[in-house]
Amino acid sequence: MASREEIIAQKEKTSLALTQAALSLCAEQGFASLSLRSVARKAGIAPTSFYRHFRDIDELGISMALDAKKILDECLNNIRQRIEFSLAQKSESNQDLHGAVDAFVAPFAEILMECFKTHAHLIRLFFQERTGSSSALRSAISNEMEKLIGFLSEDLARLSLSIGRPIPEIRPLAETMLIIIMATGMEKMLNPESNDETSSTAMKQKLKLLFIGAINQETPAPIQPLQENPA
Amino acid sequence: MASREEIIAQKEKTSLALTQAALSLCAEQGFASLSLRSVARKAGIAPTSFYRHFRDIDELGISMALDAKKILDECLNNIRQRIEFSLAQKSESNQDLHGAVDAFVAPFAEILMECFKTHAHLIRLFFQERTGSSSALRSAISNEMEKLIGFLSEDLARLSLSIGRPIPEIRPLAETMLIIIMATGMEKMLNPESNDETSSTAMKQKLKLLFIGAINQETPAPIQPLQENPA
DNA sequence: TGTACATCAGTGAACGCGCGTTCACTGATGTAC
DNA sequence: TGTACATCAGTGAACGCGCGTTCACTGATGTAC
Repeated sequence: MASREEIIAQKEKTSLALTQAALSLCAEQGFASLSLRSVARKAGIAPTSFYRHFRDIDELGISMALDAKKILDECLNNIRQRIEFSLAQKSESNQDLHGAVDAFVAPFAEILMECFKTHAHLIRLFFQERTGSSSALRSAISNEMEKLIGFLSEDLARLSLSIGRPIPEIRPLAETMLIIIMATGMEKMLNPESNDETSSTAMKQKLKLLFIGAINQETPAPIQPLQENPA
Repeated sequence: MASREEIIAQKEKTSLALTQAALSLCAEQGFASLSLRSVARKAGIAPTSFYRHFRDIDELGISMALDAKKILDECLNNIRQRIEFSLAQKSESNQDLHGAVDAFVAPFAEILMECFKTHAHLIRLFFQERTGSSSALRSAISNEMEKLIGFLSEDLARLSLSIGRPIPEIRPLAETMLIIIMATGMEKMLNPESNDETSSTAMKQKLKLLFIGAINQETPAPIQPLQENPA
């Protein structure tokens, strides 16, 4: 019955079952508490069969991290498309900086929060284990994270062009952006019942704060003292 | 020989040994991988004696989180003192905003990075398990974190007074500040061999970016287009 | 076409190990009378 | 002062359990000749 190709497809299917089992267990008890046996049990295969797919739990973890990275990449590509569309529209009708920053920030917040909701377990794993206890997993994630920062840096360079202003120190800006994205995302994933709109707005607000700072960094407005002592 | 008081002191000493054993094991393998037996072994007591001090590993974890919080509190108090000193000095000699922000940001970066170095294990536990898998530990840490945000908010209100400018939305600003502090700290703790100066500078840079944004949020400078197409 | 062999996902028995927890105990101290 | 009892940190034996890993095996498929 089963042809060679069907066998390969079956193996792929079992690998996927393992990954998904691991993911759902991760969500309950954390990656560090995963056991090979529990994952195999949940995937419906014998513990010994695990070894046909992964050398050990760490290798499975790395595979999941790469899955997460792929999803984030897609997400960032969608964002990039929408930003270009938004900025093109804005530049005709609206010249002010706030408008441009909003047009830049909104797609990030909205698309990412949606993505975090859809792939909560996977993304949480990716963010959490970035500083987790498995050094193999940590370095795999760091590696991918570095690429994300590069991607964001490109976006920022385009923003700079689009608003016709230099943005100095793009790299630390991209890093901080990612930090905010991660933190807001984790918050939301830990409280899934919290309001989606609120989370998204919070992310926008924080990112905006940051961008206004980045843009104004070189040309601070002078101090205009208010009343410090109304006396 | 041993009086009642000496016995109590001895118990205290054993509890401390347990805490420190747990801490050093955490650093190697993460909180989730701690076992009661391994902690007791490292502390030099019988596994069964563990129960004389903590109900279970989670309770020990919470105790460590509170220790970490105490250290962070002390740290923030030191920072507050130094900021007041710095701002008082600056306001006489230097009126520009950048100077004020620097005077605000520098104590944070310098004192905190020093603290992260001295209490790396404890602080890392605090930050890592904030989003970790033990919900008891998570909520204990969230609770303390909320207090930290309150403390930072006070500092920001004072900064606002001191520079004679309103800072709108202090709360998200404080949150983002904490996010940056945590992320930079974790980075440093994961790479202890990295340059101290560099880490501290990176934190300053990012915080500054953020504050400039917060201060300029209401009064954006107008766009001054550069050449977008040199053609 | 038939035969012998290779490949490989999945299996079940078995191993030794570290785990959390229970239990009854020790031995030092404090307290009541 | 002596006696009986309570408290309590720490102990060692014992329990049942889930773990990771090994091993030899099955049975389906593909390949060489």
